[in-house]
Amino acid sequence: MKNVIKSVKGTRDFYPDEMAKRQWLIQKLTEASEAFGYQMYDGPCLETIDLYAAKSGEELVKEQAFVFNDRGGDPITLRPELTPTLARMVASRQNQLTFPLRWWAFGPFWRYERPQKGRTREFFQWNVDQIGSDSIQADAELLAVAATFLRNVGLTPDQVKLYINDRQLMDGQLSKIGISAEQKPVMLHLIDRIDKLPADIWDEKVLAEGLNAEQLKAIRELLENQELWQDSEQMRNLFALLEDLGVEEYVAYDPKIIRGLDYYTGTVFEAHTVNGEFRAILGGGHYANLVGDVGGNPLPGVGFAMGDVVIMLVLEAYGLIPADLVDPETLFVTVFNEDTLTESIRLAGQLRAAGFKVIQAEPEKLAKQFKYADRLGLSRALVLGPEEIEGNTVMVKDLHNFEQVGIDRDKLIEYLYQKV
RNA sequence: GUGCCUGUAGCUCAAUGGCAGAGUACUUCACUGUGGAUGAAGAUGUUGAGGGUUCGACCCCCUCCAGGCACCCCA
Repeated sequence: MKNVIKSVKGTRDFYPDEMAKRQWLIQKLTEASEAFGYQMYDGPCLETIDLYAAKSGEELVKEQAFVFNDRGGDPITLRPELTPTLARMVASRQNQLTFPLRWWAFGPFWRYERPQKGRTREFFQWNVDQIGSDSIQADAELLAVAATFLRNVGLTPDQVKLYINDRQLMDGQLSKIGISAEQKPVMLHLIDRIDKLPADIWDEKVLAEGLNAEQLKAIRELLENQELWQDSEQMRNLFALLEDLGVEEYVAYDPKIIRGLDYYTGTVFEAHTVNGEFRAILGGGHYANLVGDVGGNPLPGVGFAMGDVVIMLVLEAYGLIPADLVDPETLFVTVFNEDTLTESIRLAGQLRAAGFKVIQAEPEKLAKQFKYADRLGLSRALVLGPEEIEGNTVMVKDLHNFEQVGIDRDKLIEYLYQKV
């Protein structure tokens, strides 16, 4: 590969086959969103840095956002996440909107990170939020949207699950163990990372925070307790609702789920493969105050985000992405030779007028034309040679079983409709 | 941003410091009215880029670029 200009690090080209996969993904998440009455929205990809500056101290913005000066010298940010944009949009029409809002979005985001598997610098993200309701029912509904999506793409409950926890529950449990308010943020962060660190290292870090051996033991027991949710009325209600919603197979309690983002205040959840092979597929939770930072009145909500990269890796691994490059129902009209080209082009036109998708071949060896159609994954090819023209018929060939039949020209469209 | 690993034909990978190869895919033909097989022939590379050491570098050294693993962070 000589002197081909390179693409930007961490970006991806979407050739037609990848683009078809992206379109398929969009279709699936659109269906899941709309099944619960969520409305699509979007904001700009460019934002002022001020929008994110409100959330000061967050690495996501300070370290990982693309920031540049526009030609007027003003700092511009390529959005690294949608939540601040959503907050601004809600705040600026807070008195006109009908709450609770059920909104969803899909679009590109950028983060200046070290690319690796499942993580790129430019990615697409599905965002779903319900804003203005503080009930546990809203949390359950968001989980059901996510579960519905997982089910619709063909992932089974033994392949992926939504792992759920409650920050308030954990907060109370940490208090019981005697962990101070000052120690809690660090401890929550450590709990979030427990599966990433070797056991002895993790213990060291916990003790370094001033906890004694007894407290360490208590925390480890806490994190092994899969029934901890029974201690929380909220969690009990949530799991009951999830059962009512018919998604109980896709959810599980996990006391180790914390989430990195500080603004989550209640339910938090992440989707993972059950075998733990990939990064988190999606993540979200309940927040108490979405719009306060951008000048609105406090509004609670619950939402989640799913990146396109990991979910596609997972779907690829489980063989769930349809492979068709071109709609297999697209018809392929061959050309016998230069003399019959006109007839073929006219036939193709008539078929398009009747609502079919039609690819028109060029005059070359029929073998090459069939090979081309086969490689595009098409189902049917039409042959219009001298014999067919003479007899006013068209040969319809099934590209999967190699069978072909001659059909009268005036019955052709009806025949093709029946076969679809 | 930190540490480590990798980079050879479209793809998967070979090649003790000594003429860059195989499989597969591709093109053409056997098959001038038919694509999944078979056989024959053909084409394909600045060995990621640039520098250095050497008589000689895919191989050793340096820098950069890209990808991957772990951290950080997170979708």
